[in-house]
Amino acid sequence: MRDRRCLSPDAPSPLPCVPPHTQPDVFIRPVTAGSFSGTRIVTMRLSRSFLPTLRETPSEAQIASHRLMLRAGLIRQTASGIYAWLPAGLRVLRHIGQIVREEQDAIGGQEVLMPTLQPAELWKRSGRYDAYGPEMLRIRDRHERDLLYGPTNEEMITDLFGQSIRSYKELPQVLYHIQWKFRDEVRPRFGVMRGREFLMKDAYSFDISYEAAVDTYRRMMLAYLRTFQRLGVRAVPMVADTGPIGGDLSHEFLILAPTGESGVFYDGELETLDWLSDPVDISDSASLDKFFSNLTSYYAATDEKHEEGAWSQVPESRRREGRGIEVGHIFYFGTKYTRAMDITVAGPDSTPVCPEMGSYGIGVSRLVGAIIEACHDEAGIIWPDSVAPFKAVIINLKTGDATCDAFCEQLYAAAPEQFLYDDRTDRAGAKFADADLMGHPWQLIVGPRGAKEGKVELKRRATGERFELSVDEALAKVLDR
RNA sequence: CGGGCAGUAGCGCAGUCUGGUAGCGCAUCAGUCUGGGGGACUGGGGGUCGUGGGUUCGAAUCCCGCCUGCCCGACCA
Repeated sequence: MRDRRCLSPDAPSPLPCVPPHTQPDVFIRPVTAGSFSGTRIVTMRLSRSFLPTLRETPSEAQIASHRLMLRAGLIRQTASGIYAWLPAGLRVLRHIGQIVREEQDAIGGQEVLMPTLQPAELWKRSGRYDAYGPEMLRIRDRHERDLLYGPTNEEMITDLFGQSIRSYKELPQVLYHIQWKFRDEVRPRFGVMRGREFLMKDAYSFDISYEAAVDTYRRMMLAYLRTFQRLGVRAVPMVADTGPIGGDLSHEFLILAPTGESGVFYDGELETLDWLSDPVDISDSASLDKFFSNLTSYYAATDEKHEEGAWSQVPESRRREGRGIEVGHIFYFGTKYTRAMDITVAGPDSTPVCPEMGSYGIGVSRLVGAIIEACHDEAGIIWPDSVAPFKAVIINLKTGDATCDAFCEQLYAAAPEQFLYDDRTDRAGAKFADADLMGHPWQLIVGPRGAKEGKVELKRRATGERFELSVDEALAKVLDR
């Protein structure tokens, strides 16, 4: 009770409170199955949960993903381009974050967490404080110190790196974090796809030479391909503008969707490649080179980099043309920041060397919208299994019926953390409509007739297939995926 | 930042032109009947009409300012 400064959100605080978004996204809290005596277990029973679905579309939402995210109770808008994430939406965000994390770790990435607020001084050192423009949200604290809400973290990570790394022997380093960013977009739109505040994974690499940086870049390329495949979407890497550096070391990853902001042209073969079972030895340069050469032999470019000559070489039946949503961007930029900020390590001959850097972003919150753009129908969202907020919804068609209730409880107890239990007393139609809207991969439908015979009806959201199964069979099918 | 549109109940909207007791559908609450694709009936609750000023006996409605949001374009993960 002595110091409640940061415990009472409304009280004027003598010290600035920690912005809520600097709290790490890393905790997935296991919910205990038991309950305290006398209290009710509140987990994901729909009758007790905060998953407010909307029957009608709020007038501000135009495109499918924005409409569906509001209707399915994933988000609520707080201000233009700024959203609160509700329980179901937050689960998706975490599932995406977790897959991203695993694939970054798999190529030797180390997770850190840098703050959202940064001192202006850091950006003055790189020269970007003046260069960045009005997209940067500038803040002044009570001591009249200039701060900014970070739109990206190159300066900060470079400074952090320079403080501790002294020798080429400590390279390479790949550091990443998943953190909220802010860019004061002139015109936020499309819900979370073009928000001002957004959750992003950004990774930064440090290498001793150009050759080593290229290997790192290629490893990251592979990690991205695997990440997007695991997320259940096809994000195609396209040659992107490299700016003043030149070379072929910048790629944007785009998900094909009619509402995309860029025009895209690519070889359809790219959609058939399987990166999860392709054995690439990421510790071997030659192996990485083979992988990269193979990948880049297929044509893929946004309209900005499109070349009719090369495009005409792609067999006509394989040409894919449309619009794409950018969900990732990888970039090699050499010594731009290490040089500007005078960060060096000792090289093999003991002379100081500015490390070669790259940065690699994935728009985590944007992906939620982008995935929905790619995965929905008239009735609602169709979540890929890997990111769905819940593996399945248990639909009790007759809440209050002893047999149905007991049956549903039995199902729910099998995986209370992965299931949503619709125990509301609403009519079947309303429950079906909400289930389709929220897009759970599976629906476990329990009605009086089936329950008596020990059968549950399993519906696959994506295909509409239905199966009459025993409890064990149904659980095996749902949980094995 | 230019151009356009809009703020009335939780959501979707009517009412504004022509000033006169603030409405409809859905949602919500109580009850009855229902019970496999947003069911029916009865009865309730909920709005200082974005905001500040002005005109008027009287303003959601007319006039002026401001704020907020959306759409189209130029710019970005």
